[in-house]
Formats: sequence, structure tokens, C-alpha cells
Amino acid sequence: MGNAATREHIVDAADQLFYRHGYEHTTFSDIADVVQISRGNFYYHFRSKDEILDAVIKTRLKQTQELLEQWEADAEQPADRIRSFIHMWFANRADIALYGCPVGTLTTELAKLDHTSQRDATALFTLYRSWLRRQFTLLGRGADADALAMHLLAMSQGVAAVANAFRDEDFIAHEVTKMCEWLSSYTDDAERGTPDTDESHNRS
Amino acid sequence: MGNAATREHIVDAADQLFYRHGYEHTTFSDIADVVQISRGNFYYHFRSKDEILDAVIKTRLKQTQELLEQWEADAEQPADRIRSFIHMWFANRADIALYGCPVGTLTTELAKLDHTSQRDATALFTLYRSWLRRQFTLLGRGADADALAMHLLAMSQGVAAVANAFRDEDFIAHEVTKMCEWLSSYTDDAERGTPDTDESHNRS
DNA sequence: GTCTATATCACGATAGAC
DNA sequence: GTCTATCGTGATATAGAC
Repeated sequence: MGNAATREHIVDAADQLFYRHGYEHTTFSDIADVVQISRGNFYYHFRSKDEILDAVIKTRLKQTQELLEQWEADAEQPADRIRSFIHMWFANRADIALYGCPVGTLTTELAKLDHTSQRDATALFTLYRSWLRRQFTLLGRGADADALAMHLLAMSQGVAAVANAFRDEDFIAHEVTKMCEWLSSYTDDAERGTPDTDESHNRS
Repeated sequence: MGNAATREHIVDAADQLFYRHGYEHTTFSDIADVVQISRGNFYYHFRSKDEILDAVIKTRLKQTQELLEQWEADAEQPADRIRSFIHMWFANRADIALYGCPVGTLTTELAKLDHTSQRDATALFTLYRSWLRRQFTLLGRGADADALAMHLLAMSQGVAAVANAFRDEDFIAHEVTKMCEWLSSYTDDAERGTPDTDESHNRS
């Protein structure tokens, strides 16, 4: 079977290094320095560097899924759930100013490398997209729920990219406020609303 | 001195390859295949790969400067000039869906590599930022001109990143329309306006 | 100016001892 | 399971012929 703890250490270290320095730029030596194992020992746990990337993406997918479920459990109002998404950018603004968005930068890099794991990385985006779409649908925005989800994804991605370029975490704080205001305009709409779905959203 | 034409070929080919496959992933062999010269010949024109990157960024800076001056010469109304910026994303939507924004993806990559040319790449962003800020100032938005410029930069960067992730050029077309609508709300403001600057904007 | 040949090195990956 | 030693490859970069 193998030591699950060591494997987990490798994946965690690789996850951070891929985020901070990119997948291609990260070497086995870099990871070995963090995990404190020899380069040769990687191959007991993984057959190749690509397999480590696979494991990293799988871990991220699982963690993201759990995060989204948490947000859904923590708030009954879809607007509040979406605010959890927006607030995430504020909470992580220091890292984002230094390294960008983990999802966006990995996806962009794999696209340029024409890497086989490209689709798996995009699935991370799809997870957020579907979840946001569901929340907007619950807000009575069935017809344009996907467009709103995509728009919010784009806004947050853009904020991360520009904040990273200018190393400006205050810009993230500023734009998070604007995203919340943007969301409020749709929340208010829902109150006097024109729901596109038959399902009534409870207790709103 | 050296053959200026060959040097220019190298820079042009490197520019495209850096955009499509990233700086680090692009090798001398890749460039040599396009330019049809031997690997060794590079070092007559450049001392290192980093120097090719320098030349590429310098070329991009010059071309961007010329583009911005062109937009300024082509339209008297600052709103129309900003529309030229927005329209650029629509015109290049096919490439953007495949490779992302040339400025954004290069900046992000160099940030992760902690590359010395990072600041030069950011200067590309600054060129757009200052130009947009100037146009918004002319629109009578002196107080928040920089915030509006940054916001528009972020929106366009986000659209490029998401369109690239989902390989969706139609999304770019859709969001370009929304950006124009967003701009119109500020144009209309300027008409009945509350200019923050003493300078009146001519013929509006 | 452009070429071929080669130096040098770092990387991913393998083999086998313990 | 982890190690050391090493292979093979491909990258940047150099040297010198033409």
C-alpha cells in the first residue's frame, strides 16, 4: 500500500509550490526540500510528475466541493451563500496579490502547456460555475443564472489578475465591495421578483 | 551591427510562441523551427533567452504605445476611445479563447517565475491603466478615474481568463456588450455631469 | 552572419541496496 | 518505505569553422 501520510505531505507541498511557482517551474528537488525526502522516493508514491498534478487537482476538487457544501449549509439565503464566495477573495487577498488565483493561474498554465490534465483543472471552474448558477436560480434568475455565474467568475478572476500584476491587495478589498453591491441589485430584484422557475424559494 | 531583419524575425516568432505556449515552455528549438535558423545563431543576436524576452516586451510596449495613440487620434470623444479598447477584446476573441490575454498571462507567468523582467511586463498594464485613466478624467471623472480604469482592466482580464478556461469566445462577445453598457452609464453621467476637474472637455 | 559541434547542467525517471 | 547512485534527455549556452 504505502505510507499515506508521506503521500499526503507530497501532495500538500506540491499543491503550494504549483500555486506559488507554477507547475512546470516546480521541480522534484523543490518538493523534496519541503517534504524532506529524497528525489528517488517520489517514485514509490507516484509514477510521474503528471501523476502528482493529478493528485493535486483531485484534492482541490474534493476540498472545493466540501467548501461549497459548507457555504450552502451555513446560509439559507442564496444571496448570503454567494456573499461567502465573494468574501473568499477578501480573506485570501494577501496570497492573491502575490500569486494570483490558484484555479485561474493553473488553468491558464495548463492551457499553454497543452497538458492532458487541462480538463480536470477546468472542472474546478465548473464546480464554482454550477454552484453559483444554482444559487442565482434560487434567487429567481433561472433564465440568466448561468450568465450571472459566469459574470461573477469573470469579475473575480479579473480582480485577482490585476491585483497580482500590481501587487495591490487593497484593490481586491475595493472590488469585493463593488461585487457585493452588484449582487445586491439582483437580490433586491428577487424580492419584487420575476422568478423564471416554478419552484418557490423558501423563506425569502 | 548585425542583420536587423533576422533579429526582428526572432523577436516576432518568440512573441507569438511566448503568447501561445508560455515563456518558460518555449525553447530555442521552437523559435529556430519558425525562423529557420540554427540554435547557435541566436547568440549572435542575443546573449541569452532573457534578452529575447526583454526585446519582446520592449516591442510590445512600443506597439501598445502606438495603438493607444492611434485610438486617441481616431476619436475625439473619450468614450469612443474607451470603446476602442473594449472592442479590441471582441476583435481578438478567437485567440483569447485559445491563449488568454497576452499581457495578463505573461505577467502572471513572470510573477510565478519571480523573473527579473516582471516590472517591464507590468509596465504594459500601466500603459493601458494610465491611458484609460486619462480618458475617464476627460469624461469628468477626475476623482475616480483611476478606479474606473482599474475596474475596466479587471473586467477585461477576467473575461479573458474565463473565456480561456472554457474555450468560449461567445462569452467574450457577450461580456463586451455588457462592458459597453457599463461605459454608457458613465458617458450619460458626463453629459448631465458632475465633473471633478476644472477643465471642460471640448465639444461634448 | 550563419553554421556545426560540443560543453555544461538540471531535470525526470530508474535500479537496486538496505 | 526510503535511500544512494545513476541513466537518458533536452535545455541553455559556448567555441570555432566557414
